[in-house]
Amino acid sequence: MKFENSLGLLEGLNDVQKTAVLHEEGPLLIFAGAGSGKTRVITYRIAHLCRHKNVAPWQILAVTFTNKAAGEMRERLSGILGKKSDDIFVRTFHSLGLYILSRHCEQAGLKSGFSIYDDAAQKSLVKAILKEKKIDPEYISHDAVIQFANRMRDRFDSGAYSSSGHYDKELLGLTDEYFKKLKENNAVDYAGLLYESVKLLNGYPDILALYRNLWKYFLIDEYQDTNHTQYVMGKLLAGENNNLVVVGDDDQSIYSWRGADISNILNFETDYTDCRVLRLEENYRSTAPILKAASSLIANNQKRSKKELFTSKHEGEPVHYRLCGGDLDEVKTIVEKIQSLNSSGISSEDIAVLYRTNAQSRIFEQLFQERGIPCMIIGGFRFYERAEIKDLLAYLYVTVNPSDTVSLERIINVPARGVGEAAIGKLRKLSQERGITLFEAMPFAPEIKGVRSASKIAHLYAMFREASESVFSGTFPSEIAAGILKKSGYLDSLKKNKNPESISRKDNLDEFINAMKEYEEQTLARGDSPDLPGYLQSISLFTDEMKSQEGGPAVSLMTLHNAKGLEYKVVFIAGIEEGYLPHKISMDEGMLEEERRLLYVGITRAKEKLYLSSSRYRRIFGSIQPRMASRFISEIDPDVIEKKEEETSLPYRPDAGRAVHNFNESQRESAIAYKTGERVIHERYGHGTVVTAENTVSGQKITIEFDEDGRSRKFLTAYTPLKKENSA
DNA sequence: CGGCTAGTCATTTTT
DNA sequence: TGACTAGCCG
Repeated sequence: MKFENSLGLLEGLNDVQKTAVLHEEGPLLIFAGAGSGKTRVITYRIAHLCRHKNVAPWQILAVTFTNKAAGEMRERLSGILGKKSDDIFVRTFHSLGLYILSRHCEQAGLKSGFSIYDDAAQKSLVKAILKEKKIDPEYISHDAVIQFANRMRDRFDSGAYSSSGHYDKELLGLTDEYFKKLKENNAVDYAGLLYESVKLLNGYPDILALYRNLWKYFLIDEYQDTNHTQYVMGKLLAGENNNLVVVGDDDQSIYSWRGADISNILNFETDYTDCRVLRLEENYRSTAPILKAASSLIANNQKRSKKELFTSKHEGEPVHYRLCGGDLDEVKTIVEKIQSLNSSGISSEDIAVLYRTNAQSRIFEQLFQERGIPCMIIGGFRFYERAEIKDLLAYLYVTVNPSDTVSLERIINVPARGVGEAAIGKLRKLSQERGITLFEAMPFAPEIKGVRSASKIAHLYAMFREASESVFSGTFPSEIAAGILKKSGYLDSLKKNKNPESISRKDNLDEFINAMKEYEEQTLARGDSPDLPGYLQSISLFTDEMKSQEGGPAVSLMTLHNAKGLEYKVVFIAGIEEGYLPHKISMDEGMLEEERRLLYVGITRAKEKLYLSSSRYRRIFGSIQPRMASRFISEIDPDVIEKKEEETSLPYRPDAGRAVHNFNESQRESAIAYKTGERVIHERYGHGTVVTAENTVSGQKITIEFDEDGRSRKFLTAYTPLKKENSA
């Protein structure tokens, strides 16, 4: 990367790319097909502005959709510009919203240190409202309220709703209540980050002017996935000088369910009148067969601006398609293929497995683990979604934002301190009577009759008071967190339970505290002093994926949505069946095209080898169901695809329950088998006797009755520190 | 109030 | 299949 410094920026670019890089003033729309060197063009253009046009880095604002994309762009920029690139403002839309909101929070009706509610917090607040209002969840579900509240703000037109019917009226009332409660809690949810910040820019010309003067050059990536609120944000910030560059590809629009409006990109030309339009149509990523497969598939979409990607690469093996017997066969085939690719010299980090739904990742994870192939699940179960991390975060949120009742209610009885639903109810009632927050009501708990845990509540209150004072006195966030874990009794309660889960929870908390220390060091290195509110904001939108355990090269597993913007030498797409792709809820005319685009996105991630597959039978909700290959498979040009069909493997008779004999047979050989009646030693529980033993998909599952306490516990032998008594 | 059990219900996709 | 919940009992 270093030599990019000495090379001219235009070297090796095609004519369209050059034009895009050299574009200086005015609106520009770049239709950037998959693999057309989009990131390169974007970063080079920014570099060109900085180097040759005397634009200061801090005058440039670049907005992306995911943290990952933002991180990648920063990295590329620093590869070209070096340290200078640090000042370029590269953010996701949501973090841009947060940045603006936190700087003018009073005008937005928020106090500093406001909380950010993720989906789970949003859900629990809505649920609480429904319960309080005694709404039958059968009549109005919390999902309906959430959907409504989000859609409303995605469109930036809360006033435009006619509440004609009963249902709509009630829905509207509930969303209003939800917004009110958010304010009371001094909190913003994800949709609110966008909506409130745009409302702010819209309503305060002086604030808007501030940012217009700051950011003279504005770039939005993945423009096809912007919703209306984001569109308005772009329009406002671009201002009169209109130095707005948007990049996107209507064929890769896959977020309409989140309010994305494809017409933002399709109407850009008419919307920004003196706009220039460029089309990047040469693909540098994929081999010809892969590209042909992709274009033949997407050609079936009606609603799209016609374009055809081309490549100068002509060689390349065909796209492989395999119709497998059952889902386990499919996974096995893929894993074995990966092993053979590995031994032919292709590193795991160049390989990705893609699927439609998160739930599909599990069987892959299992088999990868069994075979000892390192893998990482991108976007699936995130570190910050773990219960213990969320608990600690809730403690920290209450510390800086005592109005945050959602967080307070989350941890008021975690660890268990005898504060049940009844006690909380009484406390809540008192807070309502006196017009104070739940937090402020805590010290009055001893005055309420029948609250036995009053002293504990008062004690917790004192702990929070002490913690918030230490925030002011400049105590480091990591110290505050460590103090809370200790004084709240959280650590003690984990230590009491010696099960493996508690140990891993403790480890996660340690890791979290370490990350805080890292943040503190970095902040200090920049010459700032770290504080808790700042820390919470910096991580609130950051969702780290689980790290590969070994740290070495690992196969990436992710949903098709998560794969956008990435590329791999080898790509597997699994479960291409009716019901998944298209997904069963997206079968109707309107949504079918988006499903097709989703597969298109997946296919175009592949550089050299592409393996598609589906299964004849699949276990869904525990029962085995027959499946059909996706219609999309037959839409791919037969000239570039090589199809193989497997026999239905016998174990998968429809409705045959759990008859997976041959699989278990192969397992039995690999694992150390324990027999019923056998004496064993467990690392933690000591001596015991095996009372049951059965073979499952994830290995041998045994029940041991322990001498020490006479209790029986169940284990998977593969994950248990266990040995036979006589082998010791 | 808290821990356990049995029964229910679920899976799009993400910031 | 397995995660979550309501409801029961200690």
